[in-house]
Amino acid sequence: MPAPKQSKDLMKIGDLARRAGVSHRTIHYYERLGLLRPVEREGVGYRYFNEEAVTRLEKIAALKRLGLSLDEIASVIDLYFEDATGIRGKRRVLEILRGQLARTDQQILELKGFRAEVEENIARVEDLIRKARG
Amino acid sequence: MPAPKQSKDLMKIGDLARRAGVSHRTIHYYERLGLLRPVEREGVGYRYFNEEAVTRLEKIAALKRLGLSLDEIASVIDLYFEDATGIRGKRRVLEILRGQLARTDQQILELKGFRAEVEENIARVEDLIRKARG
DNA sequence: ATAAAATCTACACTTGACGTCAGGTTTTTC
DNA sequence: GAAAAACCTGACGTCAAGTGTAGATTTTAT
Repeated sequence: MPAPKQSKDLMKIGDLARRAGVSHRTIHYYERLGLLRPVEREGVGYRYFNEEAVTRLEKIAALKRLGLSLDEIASVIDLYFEDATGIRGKRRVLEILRGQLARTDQQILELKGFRAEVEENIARVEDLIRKARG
Repeated sequence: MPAPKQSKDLMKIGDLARRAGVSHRTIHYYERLGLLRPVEREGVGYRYFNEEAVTRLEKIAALKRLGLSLDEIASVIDLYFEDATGIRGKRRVLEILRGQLARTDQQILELKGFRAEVEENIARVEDLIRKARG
């Protein structure tokens, strides 16, 4: 009788799904895309995840809200969890991060422009209402 | 011999597509979703558009970049081109615009948070490189 | 020890936002 | 007036990001 596997703080897919607020099917899907992998799979069996998987899924959700595709996320997600080893890897990481920074700044700019437009429209409609009423 | 129809500054779908930088199929699709309609269709025939269609398509593209779905766009696009008539319509318009404003502010906030994180990561990696080199 | 719950793989289906293709009509150009 | 170009509709294809379902196995609870 070999010792049971989920030694310390490992959880199965159902718990991870609940904690991260996604379906277990989504987790399977993300695994296939290389976004996430179980810390181990005993035999031909169940996936076991650690705490990192939860924050990883949260990070994925955050990046999605910023408009990155799952493929793009796959290409950067490890930066948040692995220290790049080797100077070459680090330079590559830096490149990617700088690209992300530039895109983010661009997005912020666009949003600010849009915000101004929306405010203008609000003012215009408020004015119309005031005139119709007064 | 009835007078030809495209009297003044009307254009056909091909010209509109070129000017707005989308395909004609996209225009058909948008029409089906109620995002856009030709100013007229003579007989069983061609669609004719006016200048407004160009700016309308540009506005649609801008809203898409902000992450709105075509359905959501359909529900607000008219605000940019029709002056709401009747106080009830205007109040509704105001509601929608205020919702958009709030969402935009939220997005800007998130982006700023994200930006800060990216900068931290850049600093971290730069530090690693410096240490590895020095 | 057995039933219920959780998980596994694999394949099919869905939705949004188009693109492609086929077959037919209309306009434009030579 | 005939060929070429533009346009029409409708059906099907595609890609991303999942969701659903079936049938089998494993784990957990009683």
